[in-house]
Amino acid sequence: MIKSAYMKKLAAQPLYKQVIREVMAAVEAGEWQEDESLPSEVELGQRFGVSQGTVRKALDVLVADSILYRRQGVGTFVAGMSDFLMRGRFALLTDPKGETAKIELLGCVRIHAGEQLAEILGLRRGAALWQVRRLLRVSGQIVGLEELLLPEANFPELEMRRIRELKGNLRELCWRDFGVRLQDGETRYRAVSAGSAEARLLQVELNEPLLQLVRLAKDFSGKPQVWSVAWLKTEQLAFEPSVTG
Amino acid sequence: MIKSAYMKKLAAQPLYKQVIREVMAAVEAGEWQEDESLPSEVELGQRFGVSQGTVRKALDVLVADSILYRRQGVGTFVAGMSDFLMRGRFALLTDPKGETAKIELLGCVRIHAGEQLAEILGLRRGAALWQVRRLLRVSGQIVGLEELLLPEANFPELEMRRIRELKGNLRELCWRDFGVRLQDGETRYRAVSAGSAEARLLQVELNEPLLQLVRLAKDFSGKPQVWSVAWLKTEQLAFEPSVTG
DNA sequence: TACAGTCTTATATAAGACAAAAGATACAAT
DNA sequence: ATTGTATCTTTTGTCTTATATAAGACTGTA
Repeated sequence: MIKSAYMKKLAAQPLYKQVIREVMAAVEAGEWQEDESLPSEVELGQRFGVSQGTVRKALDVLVADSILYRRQGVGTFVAGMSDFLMRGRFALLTDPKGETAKIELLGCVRIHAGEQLAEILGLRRGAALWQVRRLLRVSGQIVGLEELLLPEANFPELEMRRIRELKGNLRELCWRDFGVRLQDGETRYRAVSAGSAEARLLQVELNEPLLQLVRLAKDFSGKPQVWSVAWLKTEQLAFEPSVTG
Repeated sequence: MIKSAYMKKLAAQPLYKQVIREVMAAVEAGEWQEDESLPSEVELGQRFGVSQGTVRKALDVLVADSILYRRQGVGTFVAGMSDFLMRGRFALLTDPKGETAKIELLGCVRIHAGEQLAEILGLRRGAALWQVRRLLRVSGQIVGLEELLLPEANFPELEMRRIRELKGNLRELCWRDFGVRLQDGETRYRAVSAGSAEARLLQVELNEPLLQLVRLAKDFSGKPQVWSVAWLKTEQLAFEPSVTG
């Protein structure tokens, strides 16, 4: 990290942003496990050559992104469950006891991009893509279905084996194995009817309404890298709202 | 220094949280108009008797809530359009040209809380509620339907007239006319089938999938104040994702 | 054992010094 | 008159230091 005024000038980025990147890289490299505490803010400050307050400002961002969480007087911890779908303000995929979703691989095949998909991912028509399909379970119950599309050019050695080893954190895999560091994109929420394939895989009735999440994840240069779509069973509420009259 | 539970109880909130409340109150009181700049952080610091950094920390929160926005070297401004549905990360209700939704009042009637609704709002069973129903339009097209439920006890003079005058900012009305200052609650996203009432009002087919947003807004003491449910037509995407095979 | 103090270590808050960005102003060159 | 440029002022942005608060571990005592 930055140790001198000269280096600082070269860096051309605020210190706390550099700290964000360093900490993020360390998290993605698995330096600390889920729910394991990071070094204290003071220690991290020493490590990066900045003050506690600067480390704190960096961690603020990662906490807001729910990549980390904090407990006053105790420490700062790596938040569990940081896959695409789970990340962020999304509370649907945890059951009442707070259990996190388990991911089950359904398949990984090589396909060719149609016109629209090619445009979305910034590729030429017919470019090779990996299509990964996974099932999400909470407490054993199927809650959702996820489909990922990744350009083969950027993920050359993607194989079932690597995906199978993946515990759920696609970001980490992308970074460690392919050198692709992903940002989150905006997620669009939609309501759709279950088609025959969705109904079969999710074990619901045909045309049952499903919550659909559509997301395009880009790398830090802004280039699209992963197109992901998820279908989620609608959660039950204690009180089912409806319009009367 | 004597430390006792009594002293602790007396101990004030952190300064920056007090500043948040002061600034929020001023915004809601209309001290500055939309897109009008607030006094500088230094001036606000003098006004509240705190440092610029403390004011800044307070404004950080309001900026994160998109109640304010900032431009370096220029100033801090009041953000427009802060109704429940529009607030936050929710991009569904703006059309491609960025037009904001218009709200059309459908009705406002007095009902009695059922058991579950009473529990949600922290009231006794049968307590009087105002039920407000509104239609959301973008570029004239119907895009959604919203139902609000407010305890009559907290909104004693609620009338059609006042609601009709409302341009869309329920928070401001609650504060100005009823002295109720609202926080946003968590929004739950669900997919539901259109019932007969929803289908008629939204002019869609029966059982068409709709995106449902369910939210409980509380005041700053944590007491539930507004239960809101919205049904939104699903937006069309250029590329309609589906699972094949 | 139960309980109350105290120590240690962590995050949380606050203030102040300084940097960077964006306009505004002044003024010279054309 | 207009254009360009340097500089001044105001505003937000960054960073450090000092101190407060919270949580758990430890310790002595009834």
